[in-house]
Parts: sequence; C-alpha cells; structure tokens
Amino acid sequence: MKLSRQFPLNALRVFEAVARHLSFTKAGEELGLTQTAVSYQVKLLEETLKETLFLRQPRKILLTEAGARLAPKVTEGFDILASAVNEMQGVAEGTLIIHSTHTFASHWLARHLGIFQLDNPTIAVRLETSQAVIDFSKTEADLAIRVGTGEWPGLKSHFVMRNHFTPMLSPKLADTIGGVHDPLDLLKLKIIDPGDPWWRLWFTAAGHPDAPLESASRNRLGSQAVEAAAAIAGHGVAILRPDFYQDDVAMGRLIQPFDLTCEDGSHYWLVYPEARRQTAKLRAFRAFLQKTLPSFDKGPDSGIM
Amino acid sequence: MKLSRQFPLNALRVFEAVARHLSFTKAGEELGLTQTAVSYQVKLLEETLKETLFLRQPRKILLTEAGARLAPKVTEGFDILASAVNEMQGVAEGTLIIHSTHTFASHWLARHLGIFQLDNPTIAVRLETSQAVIDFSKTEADLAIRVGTGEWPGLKSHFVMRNHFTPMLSPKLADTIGGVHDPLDLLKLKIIDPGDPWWRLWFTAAGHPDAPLESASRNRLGSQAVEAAAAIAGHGVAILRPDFYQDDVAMGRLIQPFDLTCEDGSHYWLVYPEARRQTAKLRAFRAFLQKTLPSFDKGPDSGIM
DNA sequence: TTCATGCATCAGTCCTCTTGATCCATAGAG
DNA sequence: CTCTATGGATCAAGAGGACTGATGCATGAA
Repeated sequence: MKLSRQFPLNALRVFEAVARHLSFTKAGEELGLTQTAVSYQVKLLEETLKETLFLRQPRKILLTEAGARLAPKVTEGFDILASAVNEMQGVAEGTLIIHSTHTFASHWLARHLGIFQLDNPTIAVRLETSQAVIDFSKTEADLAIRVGTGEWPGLKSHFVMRNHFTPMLSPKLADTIGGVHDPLDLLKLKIIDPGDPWWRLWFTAAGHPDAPLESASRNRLGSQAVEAAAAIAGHGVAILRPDFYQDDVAMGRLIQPFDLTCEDGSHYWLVYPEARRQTAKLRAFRAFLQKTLPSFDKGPDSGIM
Repeated sequence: MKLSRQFPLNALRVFEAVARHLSFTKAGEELGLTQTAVSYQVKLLEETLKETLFLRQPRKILLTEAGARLAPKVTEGFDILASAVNEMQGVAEGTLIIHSTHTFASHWLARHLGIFQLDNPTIAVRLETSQAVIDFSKTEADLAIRVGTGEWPGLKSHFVMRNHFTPMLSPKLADTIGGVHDPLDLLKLKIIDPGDPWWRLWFTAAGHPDAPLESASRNRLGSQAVEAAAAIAGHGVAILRPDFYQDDVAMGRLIQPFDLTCEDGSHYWLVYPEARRQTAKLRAFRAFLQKTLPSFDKGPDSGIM
C-alpha cells in the first residue's frame, strides 16, 4: 500500500475531475464512483498536501488559490498520460510483427503479403525470420508461423498448409540420365543431404523402403533454401516443398518429376497468444490467410493442398 | 476499487520507474516496493493495456516497441504532475493570507506589516478584511485576527492585545467647553453613539454608573472608523481604542482626556487552524508579532498594554 | 415552511496490494 | 563444465486502503 501513500495518484485524478466539474457528485459520475468516495479522495489529497484545495460552501464548492493553481497542470499531466497510452495502443495496433521461418517467409509470405497490405493500408508489417521457435514472452511478435503439430500450450494455432515434400532437381541434371521416370532413377544422381529423414519417408511411400541412402546424421534445419539453390545449380536432387518452388518450376530451373508427395506429420501453423485473439490486426491477418489459402484453418486432414 | 481498475495509475507509475531503470528490482528500490510488487504491477498494466511492455530475458529486461513508445511520454506526464504539486506547494507556502477586522487592519497591521515583509521577503501577504468571523473551512485564509475571548474550537489562538477603550475627541471641541477635566464634562458635548455599551462601562469605571446616556440599541459593529472620523471632525465624543489613534493624537487631531481605559472582556487574538501550526509562514508571522508586540501571547491579564 | 441539493461523516465490507518464501533460468567465474 | 550470483515469476497469506450505503447537516428555492 505504500505507493498510493507516497503520492496519491488516484486522489489526484479525482481532484482533477472535481476541479473540472466543480462538483463532487458530478466528478463521481464521470469516474464511476460515489460522491462519498470522491469526498474521501479529495480529503486524502488535501491531507497529503497539507493544503485545502476546495472551499466547501453550501450547495457549491470553489477552488482555493492553491487548488486553482494546481488544477490546470494536473489536467495537463493526465492528458499527456492518457494520450501516451492511446497513442501507444494505436501504434501497437497499427504494427503487425510476424515471425516466420526463413523458408516460409521468402517463398510464401514475401509473395503474398502485398495483398494483405493492399487490403490493410493502415497496418504496417514487420517481418522477422528465425529458425528457432520463438517464445512470445521473450520476443516481440504478434504472431508466428511455425512448423509442428499444432499443439502449443497457451497458444492459439490455425492450420496454414501441409508440409509435404517431394524430390526436385534441375531439368538439365535430369537430362544427363535421359530423364527421370522412376523413383530409382534418382539414385543415379547425387542426393543432396541423403541423411534427411524425408528421403527415407518419400522412398518408402514410393514403394522402395530399402533404397540405399547414406544415413548421415546432419539435420537439415534451415537449409532448405541452400538445398534448393544447389538443386537449381544442378548439383544434385533435393527433397523440397514443391509449393515453394513453383516459380522455379515455371521458369524451367527446377522440375518435380513425381506427383507423389510425402508428409512427416508436422505442418505449417499460424500461432499467437490466446489472449490476443481479438485484436484488429490479428483478425485482419486471419482474414487474409482465409482469403488467400484455401486450406487455412481446415486442419491437416481436410484440405487437399 | 473501481478507479484503479479503469486506469491503473499506480501501475503506470511503476512502469515508468521500471522503464527508466530497466530493472524490476531497482525500480522497486526507488519506489519503496519489493520486486514482487513491481512484477505484479507491471503485469497488471500489461493485462489492462493488452500489450506486452517488457521482454523478460534472463538477467535483463528490454522494452518492447510499445513500451519504448509509451515510456517517454509517461515520464513526461508524471514530471508535469510532480512539478504541478511542487509548484503549488511552493506558491502556497509563499503566500500568507490574513483575515482581519477592518479596524485592526487599517490601524495596526497596515502600519506594522512593512516590518514583517522586510523580515520575510519571500512571503507575499494578502490582507483581507471583513467584519464577520470567518470560517476557515469556507474561506481561504491562513490566519485571522479576531476579537473575542480566545476560545474557538479547533483553532489555536494567541493573545495579541487588549481591546480597551476610552473617550476621545478633537481638541477644538474640548476647547469649546474650556477643556475636559472631569468625566462629567463629556456630557456637555454630543456623545457619538451613546447606545454603545462601552460608554456605560467606561462611566461606571469612572465612578459615574448613573451617567445619563441614551440607550439606543444601535450596534457599533464595524463603525469604529466612522466614529473616529466624526470625532476628528469635531462632531462629538467617541469611545475608541486609543492605541489605534496615536497618530491622530500626535497630529493634534484627537485628544484622550483621561488615562482611564476600560475593557469588556473581549480582546484581539491571532487564530488559525490547529493543524497548520507548523507551516513556515505561520511561524514567521508569530515571530513577527512576538517581536513587535510586547503583549503577544502573554494572555489578557499579564501584559500592561 | 417544506423540499431539494450537495457535501461530510461513519461503520462495515471487499479486494487490491504487498510481502516473504520459493522456484527457475542464465551469465559469469573458476 | 560446474558452481554461484543475479533477476524475474509464482504462490499463498494478510493488512489495510478504497468504496459503499445510510445518515446528517446546511442552505437555497418554491
């Protein structure tokens, strides 16, 4: 209780309202307090300052000289505080901070965010990328795009898209072996990061669970972009998310030899703290995904994509 | 508790300190709170604003963008509030508001206040006169000079001077009857306000309780100055406080024919609310009276004057 | 006179605020 | 790499402050 005694801010706030209305009762109405409470607070302030602030005359009150001198500056002070809070909230509402993996950011968000910004010209977007799973309490972010199962305690998550993958390579490389027609053809080429579990999953799905793959332990975290670059350069076959490389396919830099795609159970999700669900910018972003992605919020098992 | 919920001012104050120190613990020390209390208040504010203000990282905290935007303006707001209170108190301490009867103000205070102001150049004096007994809760005043018995509930009173009186008249008028040598000589002249009870008291004290005086009921409240003016103009004999007319005596405009003075039990007192006893300006004023008036604070029965 | 208005006072209640203990994560020292 | 110090979060408990409703008082208006 010490704080309120050192400097009775609430009493000062009540005083400010009373000074404006020149009425305890009216000030109480403005503040949602009873006249009794107002009287109490004013008295408290007067005792703290050791100055009489109001002259209580029957049926009306007047400011003393001290009170009259105090009131305008107090009003100014509270105005600044109020506007500070308002502006802060306004600005905060007007900036959307997105954390995403580098891959998703560069291959999907970067390409579609323009639509969001056209639809929401008042919202500024800040896009941050990081491979690590961010902690909303330690990092400044309104939302994040994460890969996982969609289960994170305390966070609300919406399904964004499946995280499927399939081998991709440059058409020139395919030509060196007369084209890729069978999954096993791939083994004639250099496999980029053959230790990636996705390879085993894919070959298994293709009916070749025993395909001879080196089982190096290297994790592919964060390297999909590098692998893609290597594949485009013709250094080998990479296992990639085809969605993300449609441009490269269209430009003839990559081909997807098989329709077969695989999944490992983890997908892309939009996540944010449960409590912020209702902010305008979040609603706007959800609406944007809804409009742009047919699969949005439909769960990993319902959508086709 | 409603006020603090609508807009948690104390939490804002805590936030301000934390933002300056970038430390919950240090802010707590500044405010005289524990780290726990600071943590609680910050959390409260964040929940109210629905904005994270600090990023809690191990062994240090950072302001979020929202927090960084909020902090400087909040500091400014509190600075203004603090300076408002300080200035108000400074000004209030620097102004002494005296309420006095018109008579005492014009005949004693006006003549001696110069000394007080020389001794206390930092204190501005505002002198208000009124016949009515003022109510400190309804009128703005630091102290008052009152006539009475010295007993007022809730007020501290110091004896200032006896309220004695004696007949006074113009020397020219005295000459018209060959000088005033015996109290009964006065009856040869016009008595100004013969209904004034002071006349009866004085004649009784002079050994003539049966002096023939008209017993008009008119009260002399506030009219001493008028009576004096009439006496100076030679219109008759007035019963006055000799102290207040020493100048007129010195200038030959009035004479006090008899040394005998009377009292009616009421005297001049300095009064002020008990609670304000220790303010600097009140101490200064008491010291001034002490220095200037031998009778000050000695009680009506001890002093000679 | 009687009524209406507006503040002060009082006693009681609710719940905010604060504390102290404890836990946890990390940076830095050795 | 282990150990220690630092700094914040969490928890339960308790004190005391803020608020309410009823009542009283003084005054201006009808």
